[in-house]
Amino acid sequence: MDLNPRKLRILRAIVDEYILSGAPVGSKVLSQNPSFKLSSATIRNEMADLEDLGYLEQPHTSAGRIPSDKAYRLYVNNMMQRSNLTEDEIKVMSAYCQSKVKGLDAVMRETASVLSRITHYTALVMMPESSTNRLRHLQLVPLAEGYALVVVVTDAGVARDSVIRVPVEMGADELDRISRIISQRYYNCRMIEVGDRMMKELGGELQDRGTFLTDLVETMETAPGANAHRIALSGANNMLDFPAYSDIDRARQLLAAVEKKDSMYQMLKNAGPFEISFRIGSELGEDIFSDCSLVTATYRIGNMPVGTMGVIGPTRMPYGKVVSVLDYMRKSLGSILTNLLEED
Amino acid sequence: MDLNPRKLRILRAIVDEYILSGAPVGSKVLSQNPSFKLSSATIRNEMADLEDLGYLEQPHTSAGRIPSDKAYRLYVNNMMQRSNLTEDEIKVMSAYCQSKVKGLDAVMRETASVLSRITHYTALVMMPESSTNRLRHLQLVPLAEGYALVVVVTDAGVARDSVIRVPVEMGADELDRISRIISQRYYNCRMIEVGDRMMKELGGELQDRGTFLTDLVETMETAPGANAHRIALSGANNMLDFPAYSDIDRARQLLAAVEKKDSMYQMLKNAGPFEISFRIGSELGEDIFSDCSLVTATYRIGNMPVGTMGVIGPTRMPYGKVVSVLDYMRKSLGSILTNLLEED
DNA sequence: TTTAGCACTCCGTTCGCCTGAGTGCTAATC
DNA sequence: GATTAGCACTCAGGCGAACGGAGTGCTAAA
Repeated sequence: MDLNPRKLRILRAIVDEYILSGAPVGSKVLSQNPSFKLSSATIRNEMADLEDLGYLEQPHTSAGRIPSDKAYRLYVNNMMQRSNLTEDEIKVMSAYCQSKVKGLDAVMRETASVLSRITHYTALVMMPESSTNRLRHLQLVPLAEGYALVVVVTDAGVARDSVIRVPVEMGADELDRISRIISQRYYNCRMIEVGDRMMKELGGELQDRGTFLTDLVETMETAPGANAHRIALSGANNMLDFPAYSDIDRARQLLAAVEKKDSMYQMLKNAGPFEISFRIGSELGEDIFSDCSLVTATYRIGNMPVGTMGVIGPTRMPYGKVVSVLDYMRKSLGSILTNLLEED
Repeated sequence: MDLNPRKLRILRAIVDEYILSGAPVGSKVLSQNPSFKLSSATIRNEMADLEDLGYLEQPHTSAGRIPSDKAYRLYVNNMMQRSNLTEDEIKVMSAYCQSKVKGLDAVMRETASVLSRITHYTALVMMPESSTNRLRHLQLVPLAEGYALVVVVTDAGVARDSVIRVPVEMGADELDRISRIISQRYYNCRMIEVGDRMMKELGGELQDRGTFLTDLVETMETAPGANAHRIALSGANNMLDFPAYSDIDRARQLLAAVEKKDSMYQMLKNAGPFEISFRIGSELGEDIFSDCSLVTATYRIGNMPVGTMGVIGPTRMPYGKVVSVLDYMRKSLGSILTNLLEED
């Protein structure tokens, strides 16, 4: 980068100030900051340079400057420092950690809720999923004639159910027998392998059962992590707080986008396996989110990254604080899950 | 009621017109309607009367009239007629009916989604729950040492899971054994009775297991219908479409209210067991919904009402159409569930 | 290289004006 | 007695002019 230290300092001050105030930053306020011993005119010159270099933008001629996505990128990479959490925040988060364990679903929802309450943004938490998920139990429960409920339990600690057709002549006893066989034979096998093995090893025995085996395997595989593609979402309404979406029309589009959990899932997924990662404005690749940033954190069970949580807010969010919160939460969630689910 | 037939006709015309246009209705447009052979002056007099009686309101002196909640109530009780569904709507809804069966969760989500897409309002669908739900299967799956996942399957066709502590010395075998005993002994028992019976009948056998039995029973009971208090929600962003919420601040409050699924659940629940029921504006008892109406429909499994679905929109929604859609959907959902889950 | 000074730009707000829709009332008509 | 035509009055919403303020770029001096 061709930014001299003074330019860097000024850019950083602008980003900090803009995040704080939300209003375009003028040369005057910066020159009043005692840490700069420069006149506003000098700063104006530097700001003009920074604009030429693509770090700043001007909403209109007689306004101050606002940081560009490029500036935010530089900021989060090199300049940002984590901010300390307030006592209140820590209180909320540690209360959450100690709350009594209820099923995984509830933990995820609660995590999202805490995240959105503390940051005042929209929080997303992906269900844990991992290609190393292992089968704990499979149960086929007969429903109406010709139908059965498939319940799959993995070591990620949650049951996932769906309905499949079964041959009419298969009674409760046989379904139960099959359940027991599969549960025992494939206990602790990785989910990604179970399907293949079942096709090979049980194909003969069940060959006169029509598509039953195929259907069953497909059902099990479409839920590879037993939780595929499921996310908890909280605080969508916080989106309306920030002025970029005071335009009702945009607000609608945004909410509609957020409601599509599939695409939200993809956004989380795209963040990759980094502990903390940022996607800023245009980097998100969705027009409607061009004024938003997504900060994500990966949580682990034991040492294995199994899921991602994230916060979507305006590009001008206080990254330092958001990072601190996410880091705290990803560790908390990790240890909750690890204690609960680790291989025993 | 002290409304003569002419007043009724006028009131009805006003409601119809206002629902259609969204703008306060003046005497002139009504007098132009050829079905009234009255001058605008006459109609004005009648409108003044209707206002005195509380059926109409005037946003300001020189505006037309809009219907009050009282008028809408009269309208839905006595005047409204169901409107026919368009071909497109029927196409969407019947496609939904024939879609391949996936777990109950998916069916509920899809129902809500179809409802909100067709009505362009916010749709709520309560999971089926019934005090007559019967146990199909119980499975305790060991997790980390001292923890187990409780999976309960009822005839409502869905598994519900949560985690409980178990005595450390109970191994996988014993958990499995207990699962089998409970599943067999209480197969097809009503969920509301299972807890009591377990306490009585298994108390002795498990008395040296600490709070295990109590915990287990509690877990099973907090999910009486296996789906207690769960709802699917779709189209919340549609709320932003109507002008009453073009004020961003109100929009936020509204969305926050909608996000609280508990209170949404209560609103559905409060609707009672009627096939179709209306709650208009102030009748909803929540300030933030004072410009909204909730139309609900109860769906059945077999002959038993097990859940409610509803649509929230502005008080000036086209009730006739919404009712037709809800009626269609409640029957569709009912038959989907009945086919799938009926006692065999 | 930095700074002071100045003319200029442009946004957002405020204010007054005007228009159009709709009313209530009165007096005439059926 | 019910209905209607006519008229004066009211008020919300839209439009444009005027204005103040914040901030800039440029020039010339330090």
